[in-house]
Amino acid sequence: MATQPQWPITSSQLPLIEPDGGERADAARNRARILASAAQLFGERGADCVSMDDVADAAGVGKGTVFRRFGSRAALAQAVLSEHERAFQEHIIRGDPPLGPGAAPRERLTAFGEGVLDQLDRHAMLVAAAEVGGARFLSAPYGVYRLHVTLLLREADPDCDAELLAELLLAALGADLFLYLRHMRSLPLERLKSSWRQLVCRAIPGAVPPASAEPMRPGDADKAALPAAGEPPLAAAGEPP
Amino acid sequence: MATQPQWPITSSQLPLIEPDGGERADAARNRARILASAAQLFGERGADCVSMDDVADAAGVGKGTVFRRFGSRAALAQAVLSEHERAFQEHIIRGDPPLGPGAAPRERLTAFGEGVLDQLDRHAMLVAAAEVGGARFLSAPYGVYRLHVTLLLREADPDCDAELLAELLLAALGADLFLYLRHMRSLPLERLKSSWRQLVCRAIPGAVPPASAEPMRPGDADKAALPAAGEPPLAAAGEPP
DNA sequence: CCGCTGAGCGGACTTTGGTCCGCTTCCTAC
DNA sequence: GTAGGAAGCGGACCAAAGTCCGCTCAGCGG
Repeated sequence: MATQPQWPITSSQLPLIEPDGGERADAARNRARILASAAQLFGERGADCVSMDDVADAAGVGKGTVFRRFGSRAALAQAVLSEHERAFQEHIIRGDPPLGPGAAPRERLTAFGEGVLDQLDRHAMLVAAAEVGGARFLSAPYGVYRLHVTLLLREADPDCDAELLAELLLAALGADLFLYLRHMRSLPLERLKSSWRQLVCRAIPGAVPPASAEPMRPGDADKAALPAAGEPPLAAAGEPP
Repeated sequence: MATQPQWPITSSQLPLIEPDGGERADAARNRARILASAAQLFGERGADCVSMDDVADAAGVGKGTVFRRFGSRAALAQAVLSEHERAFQEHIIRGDPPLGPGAAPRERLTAFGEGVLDQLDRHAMLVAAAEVGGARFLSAPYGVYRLHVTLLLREADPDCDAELLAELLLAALGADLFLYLRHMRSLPLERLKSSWRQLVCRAIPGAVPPASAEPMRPGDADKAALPAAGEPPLAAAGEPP
């Protein structure tokens, strides 16, 4: 809190967690130990009851080592999450239709959001720790999400400002909001998913209405082609022409 | 970071800033001094180059006093902002049409978002300081926004999940996202407003297409009267009968 | 005017994220 | 095998948010 008053992120920009091929043996060993200890501690105590000193002690290294390897608490949390993250991205890019390629943009976007919400339901506190300040927007996962959503939006409506619309929609999937709605307001996950579906239905100007003049109303859109809106996030679906 | 792993907000829930009628004279004086010093320091140095000690020193009181009066850094920031906030809320509730009552829900929502973006453009760093952790969702201003947007959405479409849709839309007006887009990505304010307009146009099912079979929904009765979607944020508009 | 008392004060203290720098250890070149 | 150098280590150190507790004094009752 003594640097330039620009953007509230103090530590090194984008610490990135890339394995870094030419890494000394002891360094690699320490990285692994830290990661393992962090994952365990976060898992058993909850992310915000674990200090960086705890992690360092558990890993049997100095605190300096933790910070040299990961740069910040947020980056460490990201690293711990990266395993799940990788799997999710794999689904998005190469998975089966509703989530992966093959389905219509609207269905893909719906499934994407539900997938993110599922992940949040499991790791929300950790994700929140990874997104503190503005770290979210600089993270690798967010970059992937941004691109994915942008492309879907552009595909659905080439005339819209897809880049920005993507950011605005992604804001609805932030960990802080999720934590608040899910834990403080105690809303069921299904209701959050449902509201995401509603938002997506509005954001993507529904499929062509069969033969009527109805210019699409949110609730009843996606039905024609797809059965429900997104109950089975991993079920395959046909692709509209 | 040593309390229960519930919801990442450590300090007293909702410190609230109510003047508290039965307040001792010296206490009131100190509150005012702290507020004035904080406003000045935040203004001239930028919110995140000002520590609580700085504020305490500038106000000529002990740090303990600052925390007893305001509870947390976030709450102090909220208090400093409350002046602007009050004015804005006044506009929303009793102001002229596009922002205030009288216009159609979609236009009001558009104007509302643009108003928030204008405020962010002036005080984004302070707002970000006021919204750290999950503080945003517990703040009084957010409560007002939530209610306002919920009512507008419900009016426009009684069948939607207005409460949640409101939260999702408000996420797009968060200070962190704004700071990122505006300062790190250097996007012009006007583009952010424009994308908000797009989002709102999608969120609130458009006006009646001129002469088609739209089954007529309560929300869009007044559309015919109002022209575009929301280009003129502060221009007065006629009130539908 | 005086004395009482609890609201209020303030600064020392704790915690924690993050930095720094002198020492250690791994790797390579010979 | 060995020497040199740099990558890496770790813990002392720093800054800042937030807590605590003994002292003070504003305001009231007499």
